[in-house]
Amino acid sequence: MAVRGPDGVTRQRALIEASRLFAARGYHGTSTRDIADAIGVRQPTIYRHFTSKAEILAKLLDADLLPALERIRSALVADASPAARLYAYLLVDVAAILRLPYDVRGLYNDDVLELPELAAQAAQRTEMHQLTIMLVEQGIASRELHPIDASFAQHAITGLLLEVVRERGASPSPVSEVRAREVADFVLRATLADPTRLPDLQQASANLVTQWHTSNDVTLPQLT
Amino acid sequence: MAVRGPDGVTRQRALIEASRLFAARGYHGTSTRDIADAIGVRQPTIYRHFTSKAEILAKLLDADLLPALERIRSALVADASPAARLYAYLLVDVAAILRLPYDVRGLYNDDVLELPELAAQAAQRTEMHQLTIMLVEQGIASRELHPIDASFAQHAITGLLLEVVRERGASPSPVSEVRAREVADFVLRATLADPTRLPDLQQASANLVTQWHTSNDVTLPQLT
DNA sequence: ATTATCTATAGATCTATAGATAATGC
DNA sequence: ATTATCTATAGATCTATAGATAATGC
Repeated sequence: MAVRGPDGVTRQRALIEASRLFAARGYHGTSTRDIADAIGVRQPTIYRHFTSKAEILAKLLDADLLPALERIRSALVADASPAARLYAYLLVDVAAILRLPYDVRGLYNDDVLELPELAAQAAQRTEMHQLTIMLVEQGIASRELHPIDASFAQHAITGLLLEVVRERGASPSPVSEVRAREVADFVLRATLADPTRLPDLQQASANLVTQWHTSNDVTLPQLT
Repeated sequence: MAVRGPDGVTRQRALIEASRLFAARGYHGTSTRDIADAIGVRQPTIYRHFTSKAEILAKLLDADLLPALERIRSALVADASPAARLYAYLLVDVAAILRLPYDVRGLYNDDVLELPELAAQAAQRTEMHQLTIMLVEQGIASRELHPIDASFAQHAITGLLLEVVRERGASPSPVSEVRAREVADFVLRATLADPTRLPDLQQASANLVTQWHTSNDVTLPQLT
């Protein structure tokens, strides 16, 4: 007993297994003992790596939200038309979600984001939503998009992304170009003033996506 | 103390308050004492009305799922084109969700549907999804809809409906024609082979919706 | 007479801390 | 010498049952 893993490994494994347990049984339905059992240590060992159970959840949320915020910020200022930036953003975001090393299905429930210990993460999520609304509003202002309710569009996008998360399940899936494109096509067909422009957007966004991949502006999610 | 309410009232109030607590803190984060406190009785009194905590959740899910299943079944066999039936279904479904007497936000998390006591409800939900896929496939077969992946379309619809639920929040909102139409328009713009047909569908679906309202086939959600 | 409520409580958790022990790093 | 692990445990829950009491229905 008391075999020590290399530095940081127990912590990483705890985060990954916690994310799966939170997805399967919920944050409140998962005990620190469950997490410890899943990685083969005793329950109090968890507290050597995290000050509380809520901190585990906070770290998981940060690992997802902070890169997502960077992606939407990049999309707001990139050099292309608003609709092309929205399209590229959706492609990149879905790809990033499919690649996440842990299971995010349990992280975005209301019950969890209302914990007082997670106020910072709740604020980040609110900011995400506001930036998404801004991107849609840019598209409406440029007349590329229908004059739909931008807040409704944000909800629709959020709902689609959460479903991608749910469908993906526990493990990172081989990044499916297909799924990313389905989401981006679905949203832009529904919102474009002139849906026949879709092929143009696919073209314009391809450049953006490669730009983002080669720059460091848009980072891949990492556990910290 | 020990004031007895009229028949069934404590039970109804328990269901409503439980739904709010489940939404705010999650099923596992809500204790039977929390529910009892919310309705002003002592904790064991809950067990006069329900055999277990899981049964409360089961009743709430049934009250939402059973009418929803009837709605999608009606949509599958109604007398109109598949796209018109899909459009009408979305209108009616969103309206029903907005009218629900309780808070459904906490009911459809994975952690909750995986409880062994809720196997029946999980199966109902699976059936809902399959019937939704069938409706979309009818639309594709009739060439009204793009040949998209029907399973992806089902996920998109599910994601949108869940966002409507989240946005609505705890209390029944005055039924917003607007929101229902936004959802239906969004889905059909994204899926129609020829989006210019949207006004036709709005017309055709209006008849269906009034038919459903006057028949007893499509019941409104009720707590049992 | 029936049944909804109450008080009391058993037994099983669950989070987090205290302090001992064993493994690693210098 | 430091630090990751362990054992042990305090104190606070939480679900559900047993049995007493009070309100309603006939």
